[in-house]
Amino acid sequence: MQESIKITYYEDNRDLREGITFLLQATPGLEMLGAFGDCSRLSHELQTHCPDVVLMDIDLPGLSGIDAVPIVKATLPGTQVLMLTVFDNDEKIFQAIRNGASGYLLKHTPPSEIVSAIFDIHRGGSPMTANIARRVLQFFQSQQKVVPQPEREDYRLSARELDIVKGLVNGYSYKLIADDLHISIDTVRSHIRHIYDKLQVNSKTEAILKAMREGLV
Amino acid sequence: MQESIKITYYEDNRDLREGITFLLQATPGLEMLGAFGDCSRLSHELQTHCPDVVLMDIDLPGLSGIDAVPIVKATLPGTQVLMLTVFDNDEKIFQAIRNGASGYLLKHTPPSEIVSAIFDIHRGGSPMTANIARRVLQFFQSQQKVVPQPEREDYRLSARELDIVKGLVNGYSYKLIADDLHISIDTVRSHIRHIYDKLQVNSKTEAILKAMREGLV
DNA sequence: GCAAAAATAACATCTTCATGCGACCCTGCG
DNA sequence: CGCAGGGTCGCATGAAGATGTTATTTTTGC
Repeated sequence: MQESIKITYYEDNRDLREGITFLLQATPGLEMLGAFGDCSRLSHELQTHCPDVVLMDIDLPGLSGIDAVPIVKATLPGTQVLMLTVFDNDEKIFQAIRNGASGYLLKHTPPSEIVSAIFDIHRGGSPMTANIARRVLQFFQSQQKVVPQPEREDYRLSARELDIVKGLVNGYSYKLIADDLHISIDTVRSHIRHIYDKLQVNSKTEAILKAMREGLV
Repeated sequence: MQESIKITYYEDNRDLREGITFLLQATPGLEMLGAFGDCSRLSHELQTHCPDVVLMDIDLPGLSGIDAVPIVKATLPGTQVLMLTVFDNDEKIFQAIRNGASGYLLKHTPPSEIVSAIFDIHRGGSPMTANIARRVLQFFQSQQKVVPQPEREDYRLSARELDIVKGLVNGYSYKLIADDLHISIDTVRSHIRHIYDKLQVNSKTEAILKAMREGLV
């Protein structure tokens, strides 16, 4: 059989802390190594206990739970952090995730689900309250939409013209582009004309901006 | 009491389709409106049935389930799409989510969980297989890291200099910037000099590229 | 294989940009 | 008060870019 999942827990509310601790201690397969009211000795506790999973509240005195996450991940990269908090605003959620949390539960989650979430996170899952999961996906969607949205046209630039555009976007002068591609500066000029025609612009700057915005490079 | 959740289902494997259909039909609170082997009549079926939840396989003949998602969301924006598929590669997952799917289950998910996922997604949750959830979060983390990473320096550009930079990034010529800001072209030149000094560049192009990359605008 | 498109190149001319130098006004600060 | 820094402006010169015209050689599509 496999070892118990080792857990430490950070929560400033004493009643809640003791309640959850009691619950987890009573659960086979879980091993509660310590529960603390703040993160003042976080590093030390991490090194002493080497927990598999850290339960983390957000609103802690001193170092907040969100700021504690990167410390956990830096000290013990394999340790999973499960946020357990009352905050369900986007900012807190996303910041915790950015910082490396692998799960996010609200405190009203029933005890049985907290227990299964710990097993889940240890198995490689990412337990989240229903609402949280939805908001993460929505953020995901909104992030991604901006990129493929501008139905980018096909300006039918030739391969060589694209080389030139790349040079422009690198900030090169005509001379540098010419040297780079081993062609004469007049050839560069010639390509540039065609590019301007195709992109419907009439200056280097506009061409660069358009190329960048349309993702031609 | 509230109404049953109306469901349509797209899955090309007949046995699986009929199995799931049977399961869902037998579940109180769920109402199976139709199960189809492909999306050839998707729009019509959406308008006819107005489902609350659409279960969608990915590997369908003709239109793929991933491409079907945006159609569902465009036709019935309030309808939730739950992917139910064997594919667990990042590309497919992220594309489905980008397209608007609100949940993603692998086919090996036990039937009871599929049922609870449907209730979950209808309540505003986002049911995901453990692994999928983790990968979404990881993608989230990796995405976010790139943005605040380039510790952008403070180039101490004055307000006026920033106006000029904005003009440059808009693709304006000196003359246009001058007109825009109601100053002389020589003043623009003068500002440009200072900007070049501060940004450590020596051409319009470099200044624009640097300003864009460093997020000065 | 021929016509169209792409790639190469030259030369001229005008515009825009880069840069050096100097100047004046105003505001905040020691 | 005087001085630094920001904002304004002018002039001059050389470099870089934009544009018109023309032309040769390859590549490519039908």
